[in-house]
Amino acid sequence: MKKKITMKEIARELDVSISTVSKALNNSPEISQDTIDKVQAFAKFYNYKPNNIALSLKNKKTKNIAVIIPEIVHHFFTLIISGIEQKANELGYNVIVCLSNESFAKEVINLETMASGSIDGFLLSLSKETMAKKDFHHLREVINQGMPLVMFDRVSDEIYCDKVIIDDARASYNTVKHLIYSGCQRIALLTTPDYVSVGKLRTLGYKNALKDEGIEIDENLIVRVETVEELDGKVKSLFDTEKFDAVFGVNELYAVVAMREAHSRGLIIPQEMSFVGFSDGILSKYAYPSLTTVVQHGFEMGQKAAKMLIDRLESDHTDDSYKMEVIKTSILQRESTKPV
Amino acid sequence: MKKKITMKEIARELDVSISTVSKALNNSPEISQDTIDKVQAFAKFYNYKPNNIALSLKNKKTKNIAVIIPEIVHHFFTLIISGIEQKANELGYNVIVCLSNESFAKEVINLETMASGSIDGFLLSLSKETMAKKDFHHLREVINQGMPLVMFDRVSDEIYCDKVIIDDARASYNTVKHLIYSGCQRIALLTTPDYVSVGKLRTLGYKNALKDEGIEIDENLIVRVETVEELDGKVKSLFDTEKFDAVFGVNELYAVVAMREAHSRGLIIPQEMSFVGFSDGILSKYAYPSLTTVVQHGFEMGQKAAKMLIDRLESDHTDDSYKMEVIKTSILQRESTKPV
DNA sequence: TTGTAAGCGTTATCAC
DNA sequence: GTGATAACGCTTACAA
Repeated sequence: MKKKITMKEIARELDVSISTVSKALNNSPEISQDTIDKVQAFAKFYNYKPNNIALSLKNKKTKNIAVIIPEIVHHFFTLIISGIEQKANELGYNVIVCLSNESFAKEVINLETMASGSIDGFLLSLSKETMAKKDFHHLREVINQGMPLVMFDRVSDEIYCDKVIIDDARASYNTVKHLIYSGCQRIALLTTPDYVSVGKLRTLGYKNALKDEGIEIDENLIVRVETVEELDGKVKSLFDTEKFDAVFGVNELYAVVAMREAHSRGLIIPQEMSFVGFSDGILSKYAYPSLTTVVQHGFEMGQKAAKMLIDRLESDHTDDSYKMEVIKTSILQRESTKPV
Repeated sequence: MKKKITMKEIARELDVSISTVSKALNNSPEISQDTIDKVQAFAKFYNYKPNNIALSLKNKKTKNIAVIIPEIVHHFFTLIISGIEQKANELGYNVIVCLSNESFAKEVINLETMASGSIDGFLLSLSKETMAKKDFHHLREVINQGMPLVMFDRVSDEIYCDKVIIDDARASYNTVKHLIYSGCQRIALLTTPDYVSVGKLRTLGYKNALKDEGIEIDENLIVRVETVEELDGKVKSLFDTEKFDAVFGVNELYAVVAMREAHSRGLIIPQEMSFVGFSDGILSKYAYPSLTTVVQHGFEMGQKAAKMLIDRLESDHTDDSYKMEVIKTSILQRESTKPV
């Protein structure tokens, strides 16, 4: 078992000083070619690798960034992480993933432990609990310490920082119009409580589209689902009590569950009822019939967010204006809706 | 913007030495209660947090562990990560997630960059390419450096280290028997090429079950799928050319895609054809009809693996015997198979 | 061309 | 009870 070797050892073995070794390894012009060769050969032979921790301490930068997300068992977040990872690696950074599990407390802990030197900056999507509480002191704190923060997807206006979002209201608006143009008139909405920023915006887009098309908004058709546990029940009671010809879910799960319910009630899709979901994931793709969805381009979102953070990390002048990037969405027409 | 404060600053402000501050913060009995109170109050007020990097350098341990997985956009891996994260956090460790994207080269790079001080140990599931190449020098190298490695799910006999696996052969064996007892006779298998260890074992279990039940193995019913791209085509041609009454997929995607094909050919499920998949994810749960699957308990696998690694990190005596933990699977009977 | 020394933030040893 | 000093592994003025 050959332990990791340090500059100190190289110096001792080669009978030169540590700084000579350091310079030689960095090809400093100060050092003679002879010494450089000797040192580098030795280093290579013993598979010398500089110690990242020591470098971090010296340089006051770790080349690590932290991503704090509410949940990882979620296709959209998983795509975002892939995007972040890809871009960060490309730019020489490692990614530390932290899960808040939708908990405010865990989000705070994650932020605090990471902020103590482990990373250079944060990428964060708010937990539900944090959004409900509207308590953002932990975010302000890291920002005040001079640590860059980029928020994505689930963001807050109350925090002044770089952001990457989906244009949820518009995406939703377009989707509902799409349904209307395909011949639907009574469109049910399966959404989240309003404290979830994206749910709120998608609800807004839904309402605006109806308004603009002169369709009256029927609050009975708007179902707010808090947790997956209550999803089935709420969907069933919607089918029991209301009449409608389309369902728009603010995520793919909601739409797919509604579609199953329709299926089991013998409805023909999309002729008798259409379905659209948000966030194109495997569920949508492999549902039967396959689900028309709003594609959110999570991978791109991750890339953009990572790029934004790293740009800020590597620009020296502290720019105090913040950027907000909006990722375009698109509708992927599949089998669950009628062609327009 | 109040920058992070260090012990040095506290010492200067309070007019004591740095070592006094250090001891006071650690409640050393050497220090007078007075000083302790003073220092701690000051530290609290300025929100002092010890710098992790400095601690890592000093203690030669980072309290970070790296997980290297082939893909994150995959429910099973995502569950494993959640389990790892939960357990690691509980035991005071952070998790750095690295994606190999099924590439040998990226796996090597991940290992190398992480091994240079950033982490205390590895959790790894092999990339497909690595399994195909059977080149494990990078793993041997980190092990030789004295860095603990725990492999999970996609493991190799050639590497001597702790492992956590599913008993794939047995799980598969049981599943096929389950199908047979439910009345199926000709069971098609959708599997991976043999270099994917889990695919190979599941194929083995399938064959053994048939043998033990006196059913002849028909190689035409065994379809090996390398990538998702070729999945659809291979499934279609299976349906075109063979007769069978059940499909067993070595993952949920394979099973669901086959089920869709059956659906679109008007087959009645499960009366005319049964379906079972491996790895219970959202696809299985929300498929129509819902898919009977082998539950792999990824979360537990993650927890076990993390626990194993951290146990090794924190035990002083270098135990040179390695543990292999097998996670039990179970069959979750849903709508896609007939009751036994 | 090479070496010395200080410093990054912390802890541990040893003196005072 | 308190403080100097060395050490972790590395870089970088500054000296020699």
